[in-house]
Amino acid sequence: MPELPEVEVVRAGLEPAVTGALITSVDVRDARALTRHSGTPEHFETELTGRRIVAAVRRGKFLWMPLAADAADPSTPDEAIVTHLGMSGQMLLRVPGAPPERHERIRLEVEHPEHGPLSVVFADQRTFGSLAIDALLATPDRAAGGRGSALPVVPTQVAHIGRDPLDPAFDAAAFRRRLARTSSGIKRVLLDQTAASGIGNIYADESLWAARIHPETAASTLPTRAVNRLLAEVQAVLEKALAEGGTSFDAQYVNVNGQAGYFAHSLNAYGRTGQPCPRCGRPIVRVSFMNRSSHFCPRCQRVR
DNA sequence: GGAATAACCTGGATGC
DNA sequence: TGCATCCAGGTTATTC
Repeated sequence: MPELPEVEVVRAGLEPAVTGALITSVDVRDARALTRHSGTPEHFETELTGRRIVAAVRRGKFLWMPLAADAADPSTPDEAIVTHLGMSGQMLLRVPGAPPERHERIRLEVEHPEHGPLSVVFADQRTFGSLAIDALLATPDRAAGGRGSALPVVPTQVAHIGRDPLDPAFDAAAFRRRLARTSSGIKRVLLDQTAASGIGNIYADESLWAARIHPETAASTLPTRAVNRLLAEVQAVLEKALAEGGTSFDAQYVNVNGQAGYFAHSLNAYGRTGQPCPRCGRPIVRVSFMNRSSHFCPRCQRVR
């Protein structure tokens, strides 16, 4: 499932292909891919045609492509195409005229000043992902909105999302304060994108395993040392997954060229129910949690 | 206002 | 072989 590393791989793949590109046409093939867009599919198509993309930016699991207010001046974006991949969304780069992808929802035809014409395809099996045109707002801390652009702006739909742990402007002290005042289990807080973004079920399980913390430990009971260890493990897990191209279990996550990542081979807890813990040998257990699953080692990760 | 839960959705896996 | 059911999970609206 696309979490921070997977979305970052997609962003990095899109960046050289779309930065500076002019959108020449838009084809919305399935309106369900516009659930975050306030207008009609026709509005989406006509509003984007003729606009110039100035960057590919990411915060957490959100990806956006800022659009120049004036096609001749890329320094002043006022809106962006906001993308969330949901559970199965893909952003693919194809040559113009390429046959439709399975589950293709939206196709943008762009003209890049150096690379020429290109198709940017949004495909999504489970239709939890979506695209939208959204206004850009100034960031409250005046830091860059996300990775991929130095501009201190963020789409309105992303403004409520906290910075991710790999963001240079991530406020670790604020994250510690957030944990200190909530009685919820630590995994629930990790999945709350307003506390810290980019962490989903896979990397929450992996980070908690690495930090030896039980997922249901009340966040407020964690000592500062444990929170610092957890943050360090979150960052390490995300960095390692990013270096390995993300986690792919099936065809649900691929990069812009349709290739899978390798981090699934490095998982220690997630999806390893019944297999020995790599640290102590005790079988990894799976429990139901928030309509999904938690995987942990009952010996290494004990409830405090 | 904080916390917990349900709903949305599709296709592969599993069981009968 | 075919059908029914379960399961995966990110976000958000709703409920408590």
